Amino acid sequence: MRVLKYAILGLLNRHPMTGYDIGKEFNYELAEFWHAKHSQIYTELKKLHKEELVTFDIEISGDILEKKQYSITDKGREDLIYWLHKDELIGKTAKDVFRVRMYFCNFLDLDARIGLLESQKMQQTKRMNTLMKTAEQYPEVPLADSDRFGDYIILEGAIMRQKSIIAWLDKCIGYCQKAQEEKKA
Amino acid sequence: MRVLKYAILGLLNRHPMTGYDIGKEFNYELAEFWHAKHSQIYTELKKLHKEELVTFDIEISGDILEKKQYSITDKGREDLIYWLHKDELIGKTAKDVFRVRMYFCNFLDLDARIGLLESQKMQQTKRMNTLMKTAEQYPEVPLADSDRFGDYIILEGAIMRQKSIIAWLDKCIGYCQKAQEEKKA
DNA sequence: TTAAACATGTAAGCTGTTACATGATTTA
DNA sequence: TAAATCATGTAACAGCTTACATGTTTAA
Repeated sequence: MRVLKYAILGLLNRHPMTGYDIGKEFNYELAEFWHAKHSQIYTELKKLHKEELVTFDIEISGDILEKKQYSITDKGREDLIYWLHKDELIGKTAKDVFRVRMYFCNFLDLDARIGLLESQKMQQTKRMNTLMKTAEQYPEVPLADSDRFGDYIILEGAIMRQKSIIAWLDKCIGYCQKAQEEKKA
Repeated sequence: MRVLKYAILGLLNRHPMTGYDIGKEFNYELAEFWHAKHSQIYTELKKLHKEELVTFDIEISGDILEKKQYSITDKGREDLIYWLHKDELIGKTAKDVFRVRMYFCNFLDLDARIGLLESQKMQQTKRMNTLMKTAEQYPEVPLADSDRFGDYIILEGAIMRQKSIIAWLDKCIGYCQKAQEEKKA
Protein backbone atom coordinates (compact mmCIF):
# COMPACT_ATOMS: atom_id res chain seq x y z
CA MET A 1 0.00 0.00 0.00
CA ARG A 2 2.80 2.43 0.93
CA VAL A 3 0.52 5.15 2.27
CA LEU A 4 3.42 7.00 3.89
CA LYS A 5 4.93 7.35 0.42
CA TYR A 6 1.81 9.16 -0.82
CA ALA A 7 1.43 11.27 2.32
CA ILE A 8 4.98 12.54 1.74
CA LEU A 9 4.47 13.04 -2.01
CA GLY A 10 1.24 14.92 -1.27
CA LEU A 11 3.04 17.29 1.07
CA LEU A 12 5.92 17.84 -1.36
CA ASN A 13 3.41 18.48 -4.12
CA ARG A 14 2.22 21.51 -2.13
CA HIS A 15 5.74 22.90 -1.81
CA PRO A 16 9.34 21.72 -1.25
CA MET A 17 10.33 20.88 2.32
CA THR A 18 12.94 19.07 4.42
CA GLY A 19 12.49 15.73 6.18
CA TYR A 20 12.32 17.66 9.40
CA ASP A 21 9.49 19.85 8.08
CA ILE A 22 7.58 16.75 7.01
CA GLY A 23 7.97 15.39 10.53
CA LYS A 24 6.44 18.57 11.92
CA GLU A 25 3.44 18.28 9.59
CA PHE A 26 2.68 14.93 11.21
CA ASN A 27 2.12 16.84 14.44
CA TYR A 28 -0.47 19.28 13.04
CA GLU A 29 -3.48 18.68 10.76
CA LEU A 30 -1.91 15.57 9.25
CA ALA A 31 -1.87 13.97 12.70
CA GLU A 32 -5.67 13.68 12.42
CA PHE A 33 -5.30 10.80 9.95
CA TRP A 34 -1.63 9.77 9.64
CA HIS A 35 1.60 9.91 11.61
CA ALA A 36 5.21 8.75 11.32
CA LYS A 37 8.43 9.09 13.31
CA HIS A 38 11.44 10.86 11.84
CA SER A 39 13.30 7.56 11.52
CA GLN A 40 10.66 6.28 9.14
CA ILE A 41 10.41 9.55 7.22
CA TYR A 42 14.16 9.78 6.46
CA THR A 43 14.18 6.14 5.38
CA GLU A 44 11.18 6.68 3.09
CA LEU A 45 12.68 9.85 1.57
CA LYS A 46 15.83 7.93 0.69
CA LYS A 47 13.72 5.29 -1.00
CA LEU A 48 11.66 7.88 -2.91
CA HIS A 49 14.89 9.48 -4.11
CA LYS A 50 16.16 6.15 -5.42
CA GLU A 51 12.84 5.71 -7.23
CA GLU A 52 13.27 9.21 -8.75
CA LEU A 53 9.97 10.43 -7.34
CA VAL A 54 11.68 13.22 -5.40
CA THR A 55 14.88 15.27 -5.71
CA PHE A 56 16.68 17.46 -3.19
CA ASP A 57 18.90 20.52 -3.06
CA ILE A 58 21.32 20.98 -0.21
CA GLU A 59 21.02 24.33 1.50
CA ILE A 60 23.45 25.67 4.05
CA SER A 61 21.80 27.03 7.16
CA GLY A 62 24.19 29.20 9.22
CA ASP A 63 27.84 28.22 8.58
CA ILE A 64 27.86 24.43 8.35
CA LEU A 65 24.45 22.81 8.81
CA GLU A 66 23.23 21.08 5.67
CA LYS A 67 19.49 20.98 5.03
CA LYS A 68 17.97 18.84 2.30
CA GLN A 69 15.14 20.62 0.56
CA TYR A 70 13.09 17.89 -1.09
CA SER A 71 10.89 18.51 -4.15
CA ILE A 72 8.53 16.22 -6.02
CA THR A 73 9.51 15.24 -9.58
CA ASP A 74 7.16 15.00 -12.58
CA LYS A 75 7.28 11.23 -12.21
CA GLY A 76 6.39 11.59 -8.53
CA ARG A 77 3.48 13.91 -9.29
CA GLU A 78 2.13 11.51 -11.90
CA ASP A 79 2.31 8.63 -9.41
CA LEU A 80 0.57 10.73 -6.73
CA ILE A 81 -2.28 11.88 -8.96
CA TYR A 82 -2.86 8.31 -10.12
CA TRP A 83 -3.02 7.11 -6.51
CA LEU A 84 -5.37 9.93 -5.44
CA HIS A 85 -7.92 8.72 -8.02
CA LYS A 86 -8.02 5.16 -6.67
CA ASP A 87 -11.40 4.08 -5.37
CA GLU A 88 -10.33 1.37 -2.93
CA LEU A 89 -12.56 -0.80 -0.77
CA ILE A 90 -12.75 0.27 2.88
CA GLY A 91 -10.62 -1.92 5.12
CA LYS A 92 -11.17 -3.35 8.56
CA THR A 93 -12.12 -0.85 11.25
CA ALA A 94 -9.12 0.86 12.85
CA LYS A 95 -7.71 -0.74 15.97
CA ASP A 96 -8.60 0.83 19.30
CA VAL A 97 -6.95 -0.28 22.55
CA PHE A 98 -9.48 1.44 24.80
CA ARG A 99 -12.34 -0.46 23.18
CA VAL A 100 -10.50 -3.74 23.79
CA ARG A 101 -10.55 -2.88 27.50
CA MET A 102 -14.22 -1.92 27.40
CA TYR A 103 -15.15 -5.09 25.51
CA PHE A 104 -13.87 -7.12 28.47
CA CYS A 105 -14.93 -4.62 31.14
CA ASN A 106 -17.30 -6.99 32.96
CA PHE A 107 -14.16 -8.23 34.75
CA LEU A 108 -13.70 -4.73 36.16
CA ASP A 109 -15.82 -3.43 39.04
CA LEU A 110 -18.07 -0.45 38.33
CA ASP A 111 -15.82 2.09 40.09
CA ALA A 112 -12.82 1.05 37.99
CA ARG A 113 -14.88 1.23 34.80
CA ILE A 114 -16.22 4.69 35.54
CA GLY A 115 -12.70 5.84 36.42
CA LEU A 116 -11.32 4.67 33.08
CA LEU A 117 -14.25 6.13 31.16
CA GLU A 118 -13.98 9.54 32.89
CA SER A 119 -10.23 9.67 32.28
CA GLN A 120 -10.81 8.85 28.63
CA LYS A 121 -13.52 11.48 28.37
CA MET A 122 -11.24 14.13 29.86
CA GLN A 123 -8.48 13.37 27.37
CA GLN A 124 -10.79 13.18 24.36
CA THR A 125 -12.46 16.44 25.37
CA LYS A 126 -9.11 18.16 25.62
CA ARG A 127 -8.26 16.96 22.11
CA MET A 128 -11.60 18.24 20.83
CA ASN A 129 -11.04 21.68 22.35
CA THR A 130 -7.69 21.93 20.56
CA LEU A 131 -9.39 21.06 17.27
CA MET A 132 -12.16 23.60 17.86
CA LYS A 133 -9.60 26.31 18.49
CA THR A 134 -7.88 25.49 15.19
CA ALA A 135 -11.27 25.64 13.44
CA GLU A 136 -11.65 29.27 14.51
CA GLN A 137 -9.07 30.12 11.84
CA TYR A 138 -11.67 29.30 9.19
CA PRO A 139 -14.42 31.92 9.04
CA GLU A 140 -15.84 30.09 6.00
CA VAL A 141 -15.33 26.98 3.86
CA PRO A 142 -12.15 27.55 1.77
CA LEU A 143 -12.29 27.36 -2.03
CA ALA A 144 -12.53 23.80 -3.33
CA ASP A 145 -9.32 24.06 -5.38
CA SER A 146 -7.10 25.45 -2.59
CA ASP A 147 -4.82 23.49 -0.24
CA ARG A 148 -6.90 24.81 2.61
CA PHE A 149 -9.98 22.93 1.41
CA GLY A 150 -8.31 19.62 2.31
CA ASP A 151 -7.13 21.04 5.64
CA TYR A 152 -10.65 22.24 6.39
CA ILE A 153 -12.65 19.10 5.63
CA ILE A 154 -10.19 16.91 7.54
CA LEU A 155 -10.43 19.24 10.53
CA GLU A 156 -14.21 19.18 10.39
CA GLY A 157 -14.19 15.38 10.15
CA ALA A 158 -11.86 15.17 13.13
CA ILE A 159 -14.18 17.35 15.23
CA MET A 160 -17.22 15.27 14.28
CA ARG A 161 -15.37 12.06 15.11
CA GLN A 162 -14.28 13.51 18.42
CA LYS A 163 -17.84 14.54 19.33
CA SER A 164 -19.11 11.07 18.56
CA ILE A 165 -16.42 9.48 20.76
CA ILE A 166 -17.34 11.74 23.67
CA ALA A 167 -21.06 11.05 23.21
CA TRP A 168 -20.33 7.31 23.34
CA LEU A 169 -18.23 7.67 26.50
CA ASP A 170 -21.11 9.61 28.11
CA LYS A 171 -23.52 6.80 27.26
CA CYS A 172 -21.17 4.19 28.77
CA ILE A 173 -20.70 6.28 31.92
CA GLY A 174 -24.48 6.54 32.20
CA TYR A 175 -24.95 2.77 31.98
CA CYS A 176 -22.32 2.16 34.65
CA GLN A 177 -23.73 4.78 37.01
CA LYS A 178 -27.20 3.35 36.63
CA ALA A 179 -25.88 -0.15 37.43
CA GLN A 180 -24.15 1.26 40.48
CA GLU A 181 -27.35 2.84 41.79
CA GLU A 182 -29.26 -0.38 41.24
CA LYS A 183 -26.63 -2.26 43.20
CA LYS A 184 -27.00 0.06 46.18
CA ALA A 185 -30.77 -0.32 46.18
CA MET B 1 2.11 -3.03 24.27
CA ARG B 2 1.10 -6.50 23.05
CA VAL B 3 -2.59 -5.74 22.63
CA LEU B 4 -3.20 -8.93 20.65
CA LYS B 5 -2.01 -10.86 23.69
CA TYR B 6 -4.72 -9.27 25.84
CA ALA B 7 -7.41 -9.56 23.19
CA ILE B 8 -6.72 -13.32 23.11
CA LEU B 9 -6.52 -13.64 26.90
CA GLY B 10 -9.80 -11.71 27.20
CA LEU B 11 -11.55 -14.12 24.85
CA LEU B 12 -10.11 -17.21 26.58
CA ASN B 13 -11.19 -15.74 29.91
CA ARG B 14 -14.79 -15.96 28.67
CA HIS B 15 -14.42 -19.64 27.74
CA PRO B 16 -11.87 -22.04 26.19
CA MET B 17 -11.53 -21.99 22.43
CA THR B 18 -9.26 -23.03 19.55
CA GLY B 19 -7.02 -20.73 17.52
CA TYR B 20 -9.48 -21.12 14.70
CA ASP B 21 -12.36 -19.97 16.93
CA ILE B 22 -10.34 -16.93 17.98
CA GLY B 23 -9.81 -16.10 14.32
CA LYS B 24 -13.56 -16.19 13.76
CA GLU B 25 -14.19 -13.81 16.67
CA PHE B 26 -12.04 -11.26 14.85
CA ASN B 27 -14.67 -11.28 12.11
CA TYR B 28 -17.63 -10.48 14.38
CA GLU B 29 -17.99 -7.88 17.19
CA LEU B 30 -14.25 -7.91 17.88
CA ALA B 31 -13.66 -6.68 14.33
CA GLU B 32 -15.11 -3.32 15.44
CA PHE B 33 -11.91 -2.55 17.35
CA TRP B 34 -9.25 -5.21 16.65
CA HIS B 35 -8.32 -7.77 14.02
CA ALA B 36 -5.61 -10.32 13.30
CA LYS B 37 -4.86 -12.99 10.69
CA HIS B 38 -4.64 -16.65 11.66
CA SER B 39 -0.87 -16.62 11.08
CA GLN B 40 -0.44 -14.04 13.83
CA ILE B 41 -2.92 -15.73 16.16
CA TYR B 42 -1.21 -19.14 16.06
CA THR B 43 2.17 -17.49 16.61
CA GLU B 44 0.86 -15.52 19.59
CA LEU B 45 -0.83 -18.59 21.12
CA LYS B 46 2.48 -20.45 20.99
CA LYS B 47 4.16 -17.53 22.75
CA LEU B 48 1.43 -17.33 25.41
CA HIS B 49 1.83 -21.06 26.03
CA LYS B 50 5.58 -20.64 26.57
CA GLU B 51 4.82 -17.85 29.02
CA GLU B 52 2.39 -20.16 30.85
CA LEU B 53 -0.51 -17.76 30.41
CA VAL B 54 -2.55 -20.37 28.52
CA THR B 55 -2.75 -24.17 28.36
CA PHE B 56 -4.37 -26.45 25.81
CA ASP B 57 -5.99 -29.85 25.56
CA ILE B 58 -5.94 -31.78 22.31
CA GLU B 59 -9.36 -32.95 21.19
CA ILE B 60 -9.97 -35.35 18.34
CA SER B 61 -12.62 -34.23 15.90
CA GLY B 62 -13.84 -37.06 13.66
CA ASP B 63 -11.20 -39.77 13.30
CA ILE B 64 -7.89 -37.95 13.02
CA LEU B 65 -8.18 -34.15 13.14
CA GLU B 66 -6.52 -32.66 16.20
CA LYS B 67 -8.01 -29.49 17.69
CA LYS B 68 -6.24 -27.52 20.39
CA GLN B 69 -8.66 -26.20 22.97
CA TYR B 70 -6.89 -23.31 24.67
CA SER B 71 -7.74 -22.16 28.22
CA ILE B 72 -6.44 -19.24 30.25
CA THR B 73 -4.32 -20.08 33.34
CA ASP B 74 -4.52 -18.34 36.74
CA LYS B 75 -1.32 -16.52 35.85
CA GLY B 76 -2.88 -15.43 32.56
CA ARG B 77 -6.03 -14.20 34.26
CA GLU B 78 -4.02 -12.20 36.77
CA ASP B 79 -2.04 -10.58 33.94
CA LEU B 80 -5.25 -9.79 32.04
CA ILE B 81 -7.06 -8.23 35.01
CA TYR B 82 -4.01 -6.11 35.77
CA TRP B 83 -3.89 -4.88 32.16
CA LEU B 84 -7.62 -4.14 32.05
CA HIS B 85 -7.18 -1.70 34.97
CA LYS B 86 -4.50 0.36 33.20
CA ASP B 87 -5.45 3.97 32.59
CA GLU B 88 -3.19 4.76 29.64
CA LEU B 89 -2.88 8.04 27.79
CA ILE B 90 -4.72 8.17 24.46
CA GLY B 91 -2.38 7.73 21.50
CA LYS B 92 -2.21 9.40 18.13
CA THR B 93 -5.42 9.32 16.11
CA ALA B 94 -5.88 6.13 14.10
CA LYS B 95 -4.58 6.13 10.54
CA ASP B 96 -7.12 6.56 7.76
CA VAL B 97 -6.16 6.13 4.10
CA PHE B 98 -9.31 7.74 2.76
CA ARG B 99 -8.64 10.93 4.71
CA VAL B 100 -5.12 11.07 3.25
CA ARG B 101 -6.73 11.18 -0.18
CA MET B 102 -9.23 13.82 0.86
CA TYR B 103 -6.52 15.95 2.47
CA PHE B 104 -4.87 16.27 -0.94
CA CYS B 105 -8.12 16.29 -2.92
CA ASN B 106 -7.61 19.75 -4.44
CA PHE B 107 -5.51 17.93 -7.07
CA LEU B 108 -8.61 15.97 -8.06
CA ASP B 109 -11.37 17.51 -10.16
CA LEU B 110 -14.80 17.85 -8.55
CA ASP B 111 -16.33 14.89 -10.42
CA ALA B 112 -13.58 12.56 -9.23
CA ARG B 113 -13.95 13.81 -5.65
CA ILE B 114 -17.70 13.33 -5.61
CA GLY B 115 -17.24 9.86 -7.12
CA LEU B 116 -14.84 8.82 -4.37
CA LEU B 117 -17.00 10.33 -1.63
CA GLU B 118 -20.17 8.63 -2.91
CA SER B 119 -18.43 5.27 -3.16
CA GLN B 120 -17.14 5.69 0.37
CA LYS B 121 -20.59 6.65 1.61
CA MET B 122 -22.15 3.59 0.01
CA GLN B 123 -19.63 1.28 1.66
CA GLN B 124 -19.85 2.93 5.06
CA THR B 125 -23.64 2.88 4.93
CA LYS B 126 -23.61 -0.82 4.15
CA ARG B 127 -21.38 -1.41 7.17
CA MET B 128 -23.73 0.62 9.34
CA ASN B 129 -26.75 -1.38 8.20
CA THR B 130 -25.01 -4.60 9.18
CA LEU B 131 -24.28 -3.18 12.63
CA MET B 132 -27.87 -1.98 13.06
CA LYS B 133 -29.15 -5.44 12.20
CA THR B 134 -26.89 -6.96 14.89
CA ALA B 135 -28.17 -4.38 17.37
CA GLU B 136 -31.71 -5.73 16.92
CA GLN B 137 -30.60 -8.73 19.00
CA TYR B 138 -30.51 -6.45 22.05
CA PRO B 139 -33.98 -5.39 23.17
CA GLU B 140 -32.38 -3.67 26.19
CA VAL B 141 -28.98 -2.88 27.70
CA PRO B 142 -27.53 -6.15 29.07
CA LEU B 143 -26.57 -6.46 32.75
CA ALA B 144 -23.31 -4.66 33.56
CA ASP B 145 -21.59 -7.82 34.82
CA SER B 146 -22.38 -10.03 31.80
CA ASP B 147 -20.19 -10.67 28.74
CA ARG B 148 -22.95 -9.16 26.67
CA PHE B 149 -22.48 -5.75 28.29
CA GLY B 150 -19.09 -5.40 26.59
CA ASP B 151 -20.54 -6.67 23.31
CA TYR B 152 -23.36 -4.15 23.56
CA ILE B 153 -21.42 -0.98 24.33
CA ILE B 154 -18.85 -1.73 21.62
CA LEU B 155 -21.66 -2.29 19.12
CA GLU B 156 -23.33 0.95 20.13
CA GLY B 157 -20.01 2.80 19.85
CA ALA B 158 -19.43 1.32 16.40
CA ILE B 159 -22.86 2.51 15.22
CA MET B 160 -22.28 6.02 16.57
CA ARG B 161 -18.86 6.16 14.90
CA GLN B 162 -20.37 4.96 11.64
CA LYS B 163 -23.11 7.60 11.74
CA SER B 164 -20.55 10.33 12.30
CA ILE B 165 -18.45 9.11 9.34
CA ILE B 166 -21.49 9.17 7.06
CA ALA B 167 -22.52 12.64 8.26
CA TRP B 168 -19.02 13.89 7.46
CA LEU B 169 -19.09 12.34 3.98
CA ASP B 170 -22.44 14.06 3.35
CA LYS B 171 -20.96 17.41 4.35
CA CYS B 172 -18.00 16.89 1.99
CA ILE B 173 -20.29 15.88 -0.86
CA GLY B 174 -22.34 19.02 -0.21
CA TYR B 175 -19.26 21.27 -0.40
CA CYS B 176 -18.16 19.69 -3.68
CA GLN B 177 -21.60 19.91 -5.27
CA LYS B 178 -21.89 23.56 -4.28
CA ALA B 179 -18.48 24.27 -5.83
CA GLN B 180 -19.58 22.48 -9.00
CA GLU B 181 -22.72 24.61 -9.30
CA GLU B 182 -20.71 27.80 -8.75
CA LYS B 183 -18.35 26.76 -11.53
CA LYS B 184 -21.22 26.30 -13.98
CA ALA B 185 -22.63 29.73 -13.15
C1' DT C 1 25.94 30.24 28.21
C1' DT C 2 22.54 27.11 28.16
C1' DA C 3 18.28 25.21 26.79
C1' DA C 4 15.15 24.50 23.10
C1' DA C 5 14.62 23.69 18.60
C1' DC C 6 16.71 22.45 14.25
C1' DA C 7 18.58 18.72 11.46
C1' DT C 8 19.82 13.92 9.80
C1' DG C 9 20.72 9.46 10.07
C1' DT C 10 21.25 3.93 11.54
C1' DA C 11 20.18 -0.53 14.10
C1' DA C 12 17.49 -3.72 16.59
C1' DG C 13 13.30 -5.43 17.44
C1' DC C 14 8.28 -5.85 17.40
C1' DT C 15 3.83 -6.01 14.74
C1' DG C 16 1.36 -7.33 10.98
C1' DT C 17 0.52 -9.11 6.03
C1' DT C 18 0.99 -12.24 2.22
C1' DA C 19 2.20 -16.35 0.57
C1' DC C 20 3.41 -21.01 1.17
C1' DA C 21 2.05 -25.62 2.92
C1' DT C 22 -0.91 -29.39 4.38
C1' DG C 23 -4.69 -32.03 5.40
C1' DA C 24 -9.63 -33.42 7.59
C1' DT C 25 -14.59 -32.89 8.08
C1' DT C 26 -19.07 -31.53 6.82
C1' DT C 27 -22.77 -30.30 3.77
C1' DA C 28 -25.03 -30.09 -0.57
C1' DT D 1 -17.95 -36.40 -4.95
C1' DA D 2 -17.00 -31.80 -4.91
C1' DA D 3 -17.03 -27.52 -2.55
C1' DA D 4 -17.06 -25.07 1.65
C1' DT D 5 -15.48 -24.90 5.98
C1' DC D 6 -12.63 -26.56 9.62
C1' DA D 7 -7.96 -26.73 11.40
C1' DT D 8 -2.90 -25.65 12.12
C1' DG D 9 1.28 -24.17 11.07
C1' DT D 10 5.91 -21.61 8.80
C1' DA D 11 8.64 -18.14 5.99
C1' DA D 12 9.51 -13.92 3.86
C1' DC D 13 8.66 -9.43 3.84
C1' DA D 14 6.64 -4.77 4.89
C1' DG D 15 5.56 -1.28 8.31
C1' DC D 16 6.51 0.86 12.42
C1' DT D 17 8.71 1.95 17.12
C1' DT D 18 12.45 2.58 20.23
C1' DA D 19 16.90 3.43 21.05
C1' DC D 20 21.27 4.82 19.56
C1' DA D 21 24.22 8.49 17.51
C1' DT D 22 25.75 13.09 16.29
C1' DG D 23 26.03 17.78 15.68
C1' DT D 24 24.24 22.98 14.64
C1' DT D 25 21.56 27.10 15.27
C1' DT D 26 18.67 30.26 17.63
C1' DA D 27 16.56 32.61 21.33
C1' DA D 28 16.27 33.53 26.17
